[in-house]
Amino acid sequence: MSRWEPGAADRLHTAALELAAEHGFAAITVPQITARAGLTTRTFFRHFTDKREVLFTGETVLPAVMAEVFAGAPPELTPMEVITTGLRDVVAPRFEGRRENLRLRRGIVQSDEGLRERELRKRSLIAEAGAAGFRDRGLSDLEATLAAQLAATIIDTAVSRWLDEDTERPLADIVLETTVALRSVTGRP
Amino acid sequence: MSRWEPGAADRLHTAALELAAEHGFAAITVPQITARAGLTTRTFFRHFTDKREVLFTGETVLPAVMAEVFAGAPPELTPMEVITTGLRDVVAPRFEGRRENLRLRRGIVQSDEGLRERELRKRSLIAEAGAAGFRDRGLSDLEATLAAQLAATIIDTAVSRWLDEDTERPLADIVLETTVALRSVTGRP
DNA sequence: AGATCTGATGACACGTCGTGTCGTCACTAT
DNA sequence: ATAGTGACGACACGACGTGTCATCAGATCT
Repeated sequence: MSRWEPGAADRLHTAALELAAEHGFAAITVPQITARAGLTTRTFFRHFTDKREVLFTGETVLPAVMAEVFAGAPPELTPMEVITTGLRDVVAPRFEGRRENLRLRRGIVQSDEGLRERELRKRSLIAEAGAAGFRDRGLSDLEATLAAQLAATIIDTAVSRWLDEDTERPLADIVLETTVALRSVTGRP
Repeated sequence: MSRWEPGAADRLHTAALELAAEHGFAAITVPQITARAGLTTRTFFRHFTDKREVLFTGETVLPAVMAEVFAGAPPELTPMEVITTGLRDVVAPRFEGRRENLRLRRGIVQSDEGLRERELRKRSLIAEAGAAGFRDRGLSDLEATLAAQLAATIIDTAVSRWLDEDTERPLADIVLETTVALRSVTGRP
């Protein structure tokens, strides 16, 4: 038998989520989190560089998702087609069925300035990875940057509205609605 | 004569900029900054909520700039026209002549993770203010959000490229070039 | 002119964050 | 068996950020 219970990072993540939901992220301390997880403060900072980081563990799948988006996009697709099909076929399915969990997490993130900022960095990471993918498809630096920013804007906006709605409308529908609204803003094609 | 030298916030800003340029933002401490400015640590946190905030004092003009953009936009303009004319006539002129200062500041910001994150929040504030302006012009919530995100993307991208270039090309030119590239990504109008 | 108010600053204490360093001990490989 | 390896505990410590009270120049009031 092992000296310690396994899954230390997971336990810290769960403990932090529960405590933050109850008391607010700013009000809880790292020692509180580690106490609930049965660990010490020092161990927390071995798993996470930062108090906030414990709520952003899901980011590890980001590169894989991004790779899947570009792997599934035939070379003849336009950038906007890559975005729309990628969000519909690869990204949106990963959100389905997790609405309540995501809502809880969003509530915590939105209630804390530091966490909101960290969430913006996540958006930035997505855009950076997307820009790299578009450059690999032959787009210029400028176009790749803009395409990736568009994609980040669409998915962010769509997910936000999806979580706001009371209906069970699929995220893919809202993504489509968002791209339509975007076209009406940029001008008729 | 007064008990203290005036312009405490300005002195702190200057001191922080100089020290950060020389040693890196992470390596300097608040006591170091306040010592150079002839103040105490406690006073620093009376002027700035956060160590990083001392490098973001220029944000106070943001609401005024945003108001000017929308005040100068006739109601018949499309959202994209509001963005292009606003950036060209109101925003870009505010950057001209400050290239070297902005480059220095950008070097500091880009070299520190915390400052990069704070810079993302600035972008978010711009987008939020822009969305409010577009809503006031009668756009739907969704369209207003997307239009503002577009504007933030364009100005961010354009300024970044403007600072990268060796030529003295005016920012307004690069803004135009960016909007053209954006159209080539979204599809022909 | 003298008393009073105001507001920026100094001085001090303190809790939390995040890191450096070293020791401990189950597990693994040779 | 013996020697790693790697995750965790224990401890110290510097830096960040806040609460609280005292101080004192300048403005306001009487």
